[in-house]
Amino acid sequence: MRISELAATTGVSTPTIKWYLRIGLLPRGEPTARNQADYGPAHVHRLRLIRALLEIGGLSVADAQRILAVIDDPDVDLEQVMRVAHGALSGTAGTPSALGIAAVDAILERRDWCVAADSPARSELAAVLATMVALEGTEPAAVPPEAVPEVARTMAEELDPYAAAMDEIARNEVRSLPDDAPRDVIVERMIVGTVLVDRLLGAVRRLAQEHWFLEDRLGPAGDCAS
Amino acid sequence: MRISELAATTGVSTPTIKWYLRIGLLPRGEPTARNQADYGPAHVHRLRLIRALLEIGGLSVADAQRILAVIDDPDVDLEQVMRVAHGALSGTAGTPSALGIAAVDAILERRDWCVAADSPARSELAAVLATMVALEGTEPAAVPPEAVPEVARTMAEELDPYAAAMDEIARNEVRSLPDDAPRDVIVERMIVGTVLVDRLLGAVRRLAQEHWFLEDRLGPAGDCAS
DNA sequence: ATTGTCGGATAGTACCGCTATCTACTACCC
DNA sequence: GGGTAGTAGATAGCGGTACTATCCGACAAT
Repeated sequence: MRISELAATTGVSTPTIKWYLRIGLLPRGEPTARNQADYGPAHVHRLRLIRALLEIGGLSVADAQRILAVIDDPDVDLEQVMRVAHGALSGTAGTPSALGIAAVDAILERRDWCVAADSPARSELAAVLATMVALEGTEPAAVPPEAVPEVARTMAEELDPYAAAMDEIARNEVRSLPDDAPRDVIVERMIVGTVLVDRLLGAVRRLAQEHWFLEDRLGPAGDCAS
Repeated sequence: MRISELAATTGVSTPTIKWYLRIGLLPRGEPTARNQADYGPAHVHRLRLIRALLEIGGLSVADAQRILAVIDDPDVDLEQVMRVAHGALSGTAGTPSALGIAAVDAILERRDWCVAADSPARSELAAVLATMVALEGTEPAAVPPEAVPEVARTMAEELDPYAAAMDEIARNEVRSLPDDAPRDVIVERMIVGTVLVDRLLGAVRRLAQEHWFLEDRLGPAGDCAS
């Protein structure tokens, strides 16, 4: 398969593919002549994965590079794979407030979750919570230090429905990871199950929001009969 | 309050605030002289909301503008508010495949959800599902048309845990919307509850993933005692 | 009166994700 | 074997986005 065929099957333009080759996102094809190379099904699949991460997952090219690098390196263990995937999804949080951090700790404690201290998700959640508190009116920094644990515990209680739902989902996801499959398969399922399912869940939640919102406002009049 | 004070309180640089003023993201202050204007708590709050949408929510400035426009316009009803918020979160999907669309329909039918045909979340979910199918190996376009309903129903079954979890969450969110509060309050809660909670859920899910993954691999050895 | 800050505006910057174009070469069809 | 179309590889450029730097003519504080 030559480059134009690769472009036609995947819907990615030839110059873009060349660019991906140049920056190392896509491995080079097997050269058959000085100006010809052969691409196989693996290239098609890789290209689809790249586009999925960029278009659906909304990742930057740099994040995609990091992810593909750990996919390709057989020495990277699965924990590291998850860490890189999580890092790509968690925005670069700045300086999370003490209240945000305490709230995250309270959630973890309540749920009995064990999570590394420097997990990307931790600081992201702390930042999100601090922002939400700030938008409610109270500056997170203005909460007196002795009141922080109590406030954090209250927040953790309020957020417990979310945590419980994600607990259930994540447990199933981890359980359904194949154990005996080759590394490539497992790693790719982890990436897809992290990055794409993130978008999937968001979209499903918005669908549910729309349904319940309409039902709440229009009454449960016959389903979908507007 | 003058502009530099506003900058100091919110942590946003003065030139950036000026830029937000110019593009209409932030309303202008009350002019007290030809070269002086007065900003109040409302400006601080608005600026915090802007930064939350951009930094935490990851929205573009254009999306933030659209959202703030519907916040400010009292003639826009709440359904429209939700639609704009959902539109900002749903990436610009291209041409969703028939299989993706059918799978979304199957999920909606299974859950008895009623959702507008042109909802942003619909096409996004269709695109996500089609991409996931493609990454599994089968081209969505290659599924024979007569097999589409069956495959879609199977997918809907597999995704039902996700849908059930989001059903529960979204119902609680809609129920907990204050009914008697002034429009501004309700609208802002809807925006925050859509955009920021999206990130919150993602972060919480990643925390849960990390916990269960570690427990799965290291065994349920004493909590957090590594 | 001097110094510093302000509002307002214009122009410029840094980065990101491609895209256009060039050259040297080769496969393929008549 | 001649003509055309396509290919690898590389460099430079483009269009969009989110700011940032700088300037100017007020004004306010001291």
